[in-house]
Amino acid sequence: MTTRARRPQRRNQVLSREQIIDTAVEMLDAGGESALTIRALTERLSTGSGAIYYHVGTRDELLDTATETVIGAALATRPAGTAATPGDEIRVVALALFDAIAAHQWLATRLSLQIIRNPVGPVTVGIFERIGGQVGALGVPRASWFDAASTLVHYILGAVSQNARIEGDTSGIDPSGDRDEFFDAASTAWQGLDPEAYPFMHAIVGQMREHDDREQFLTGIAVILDGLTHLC
Amino acid sequence: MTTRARRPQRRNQVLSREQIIDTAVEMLDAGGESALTIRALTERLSTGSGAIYYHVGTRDELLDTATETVIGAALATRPAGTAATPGDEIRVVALALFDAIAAHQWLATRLSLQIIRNPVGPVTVGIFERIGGQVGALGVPRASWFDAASTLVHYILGAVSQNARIEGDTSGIDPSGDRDEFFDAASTAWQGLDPEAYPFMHAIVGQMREHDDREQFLTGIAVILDGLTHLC
DNA sequence: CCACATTTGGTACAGCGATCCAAATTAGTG
DNA sequence: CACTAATTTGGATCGCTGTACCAAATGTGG
Repeated sequence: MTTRARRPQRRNQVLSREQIIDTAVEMLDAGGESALTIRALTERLSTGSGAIYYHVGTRDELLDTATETVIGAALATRPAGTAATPGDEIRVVALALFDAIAAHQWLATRLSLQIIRNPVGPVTVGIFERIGGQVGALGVPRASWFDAASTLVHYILGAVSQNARIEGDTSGIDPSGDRDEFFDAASTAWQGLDPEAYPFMHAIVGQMREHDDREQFLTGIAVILDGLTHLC
Repeated sequence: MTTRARRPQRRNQVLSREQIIDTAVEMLDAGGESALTIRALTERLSTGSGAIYYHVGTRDELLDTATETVIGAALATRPAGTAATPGDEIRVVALALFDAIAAHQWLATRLSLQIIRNPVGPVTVGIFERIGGQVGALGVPRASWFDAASTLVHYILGAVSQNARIEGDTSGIDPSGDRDEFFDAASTAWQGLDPEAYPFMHAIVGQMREHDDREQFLTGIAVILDGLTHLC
């Protein structure tokens, strides 16, 4: 119907899959999952949607690929120095995952999706292999390897996801504030709760204000590693 | 412009907030998060979008409300019998959450979102209060209450989210199959992995096939409860 | 130079959440 | 009972989305 005006010249440098993924990650980091639209992506890359779909498929596949890229990089982290205990290995990977989600908050929900939907994908398998590979050296008997690995993975991914912060507006609480302000606001709000109905929250509101996320995360890992040594 | 033909008579039974939420939960259970569209909801309730927005606000708020409803019900679960140890209390709530997510898989991602975005909401606070309220009776010293509660909550929510199954198509693996088929397919796929690169996955593929989700979940809780007793 | 496969930019379409508003209903007041 | 104000409803509309599709532009091998 419409007379196609065939004007625009091609880009001189061909579009690559990596380039698209990197740009997608940047946009996700900057504005959360809702900021990654195909249209915004095509505009940013000065191309059309056809090229995107040709290289990376649908938006959902692009999100999966972005997740794989970031998680894969985190999983490649190794302890510095020469002699690392299995505990060291686990702590290093766990912290790498922690930092990855801190840097890319959109991972919190995407990671769950990926693990639920694709237990054979590189993300699920990679995490499991990397963490589980240490439990033998920890002294866990072979029959309990799967249980031990599951416990660690569940805790690590749970903690890491729940520590992601502020995608969107945190409904009511100070929006774009940074980490300390966030915890201040949260603990203040906790203090406002009915002490009769929420005695525990009142008991810990002070610790909430002073605590350090990473230290608390490592404490949890220490608790589990300790508990694992008693696995029959 | 268009001459508004004002024909249709009113519904005899007024629309209620609960009715909308219940219907929303049904639709979410049946088809996952993507199945809950405002349009489908209005059609199912034979109403218009105005009524929905009047009663429950935006789609996002409706999802939050649905989450609160389901989680709130799960948190109300109490141990049967008279004398329950703190360990019993924790196991009962944990299993209630486990079953809630098994029955409503869409919760897996929604729960993360809610905890991240709204640390003052009834979901976050409710879970924390319910679980944390037990750690004192467990013998954990007061100074470690927050750490202990965090560890438990992180593990429980992590495990529970990662055990949700099959929203959508599980990419490649048998789609609408039930639980056993799912694990069979997954473990078979794991077996196909390169044994050099994934020695751990090969070592546990047998346990994977035979394991029981709920038992494994409880094993993890036992490990943590054990570890918590050694918290300084 | 040509034929063919690859890669691109852009259009079109169906569907979405949300806003808005006039009409329909109910509740309140005298 | 009548009349008004507040509540509640259904639907039209808007701007935006993902993506299927296509013709043109580019690269490639003979």
